[in-house]
Amino acid sequence: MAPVPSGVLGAVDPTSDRAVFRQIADQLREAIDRGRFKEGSKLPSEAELVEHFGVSRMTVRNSIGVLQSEGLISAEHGKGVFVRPRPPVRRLASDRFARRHRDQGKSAFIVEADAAGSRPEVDSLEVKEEKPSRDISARLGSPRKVLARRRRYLLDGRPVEFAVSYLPLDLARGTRIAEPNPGPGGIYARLEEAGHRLDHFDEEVRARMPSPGEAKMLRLASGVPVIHLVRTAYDTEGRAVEVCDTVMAADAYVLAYQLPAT
Amino acid sequence: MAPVPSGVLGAVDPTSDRAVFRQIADQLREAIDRGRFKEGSKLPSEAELVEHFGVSRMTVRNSIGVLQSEGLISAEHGKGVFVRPRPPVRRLASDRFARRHRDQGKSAFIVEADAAGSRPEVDSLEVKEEKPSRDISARLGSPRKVLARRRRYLLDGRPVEFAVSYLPLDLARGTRIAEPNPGPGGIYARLEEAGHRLDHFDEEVRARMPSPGEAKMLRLASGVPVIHLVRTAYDTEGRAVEVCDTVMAADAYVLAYQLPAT
DNA sequence: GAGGCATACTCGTATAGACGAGTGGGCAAG
DNA sequence: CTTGCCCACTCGTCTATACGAGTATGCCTC
Repeated sequence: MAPVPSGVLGAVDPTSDRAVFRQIADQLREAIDRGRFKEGSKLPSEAELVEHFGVSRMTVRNSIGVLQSEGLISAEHGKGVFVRPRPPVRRLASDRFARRHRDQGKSAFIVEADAAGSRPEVDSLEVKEEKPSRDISARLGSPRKVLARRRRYLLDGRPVEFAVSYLPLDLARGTRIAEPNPGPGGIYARLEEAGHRLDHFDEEVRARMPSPGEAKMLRLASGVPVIHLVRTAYDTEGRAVEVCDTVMAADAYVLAYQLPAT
Repeated sequence: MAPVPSGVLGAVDPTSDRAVFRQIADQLREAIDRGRFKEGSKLPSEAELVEHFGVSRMTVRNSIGVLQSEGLISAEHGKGVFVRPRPPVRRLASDRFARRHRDQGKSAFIVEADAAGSRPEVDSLEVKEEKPSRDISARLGSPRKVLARRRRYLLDGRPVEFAVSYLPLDLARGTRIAEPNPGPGGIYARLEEAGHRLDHFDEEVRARMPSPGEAKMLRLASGVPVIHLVRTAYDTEGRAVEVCDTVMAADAYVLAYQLPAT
């Protein structure tokens, strides 16, 4: 068994006020912050840490759990514990739905990812009519049924976002919006073609820990929150024509907005 | 020892593929979701769950740890484990910095909280000159020194937000901006009085788990992420006149933005 | 050389036991 | 009645042990 690299980790004080597993977590955290353990590199194994600190394995695992829930490290069964690499971040600009970006043949996600040098994918495509939840219904002006478009976005094979668009059925039925591929410019282009000129979008941003289902769908390591974004699109007559409910891996995104000072 | 309320929790299958502690976590999660355990109410104690499921205490604690890191429950030493109440949420509208909101004598935070029926407080006031970090420096156009204004916001005694404003020293020195209380309308009003008419703000929004320091400062339960918001204020000449770096308890906020469709 | 297997190392799950420390209620002494 | 103590109950920390399961490596066989 390889020893812990000397000088990187010190000793613990069992008589200290601070719990031993917290002291170990502190030392590992500091070593990571200082770059003693680099991004993506392997930490000493549990057995090595047990040896080094002279504590039981559960104590070591406890300290590892602390850092996992902080999102600093992630354990991989059979391989080891690694410093979590910071994934490339996708920046969402506040003008991303501007009309001038809708001319292209490809969706905004694809265009943007290509430009950033990432390999984009979209899967889990499902388009179906359903009864809206109370919340969605209220946002859309209480339609009896809605068209729901579900899809998952991936970058370089990693799922980063899961989104569901809801549209009142009378706007969507019989148009390309009700088909898996809505065509160039996406559903917003189709809505405008149908005479629903878009006026503005309202976005609500929340952050929270993922449900187990969300964690699975986005393959999230523990300690990674999600950004929950609900966007409502309004046409020039003030009618809500679409609600998009999106859950994003928080470590893959930064949202950018511009606010007026007037 | 009180038994677990009958019918709420079933049994576990030790031969199942799914780990026992996950099965227990699943059952507790479902019971909470279904409202069998209400917000703020006490879950069965560890000892009771040990008895009910016929497993060891560490297994029960493990399952409790799962739900804690999901933000669903929080344990209180000596009292029990409780369903985490969802605190009242503060909504930040995208027009919150509009000029018309700066007429009042009180700060936006105070006015808003009063209107919502909460008791607002501001503490940790610190105003001092310092050398900017590389990031802040870049955003402000590389000033040698900046004025930093630190403060923490509380609602009904609960800390919800910690913010630091940075301003180039030449804009702030010798004005009320350099004093703890910048006067009615806040520092933006003072900047405009000094001839720096504000044009717009850029906001960057991220979500992540808190550092230990942040968790302490905001008294965050485990499983509560933070929203990290960096706002840059620009005057009509395009100069960055302030950067505000804010860390918010994610369970206390929802951010609202309006995006143009043009 | 290629394939497959054994093995060592990794983390995951679970048990049993012990003591510490925070909380709150009840009881006894004043 | 009030005060203060004790105790029961709660979660927190830690040890020691065992076995399971995923991964990688190297050797052995073909």
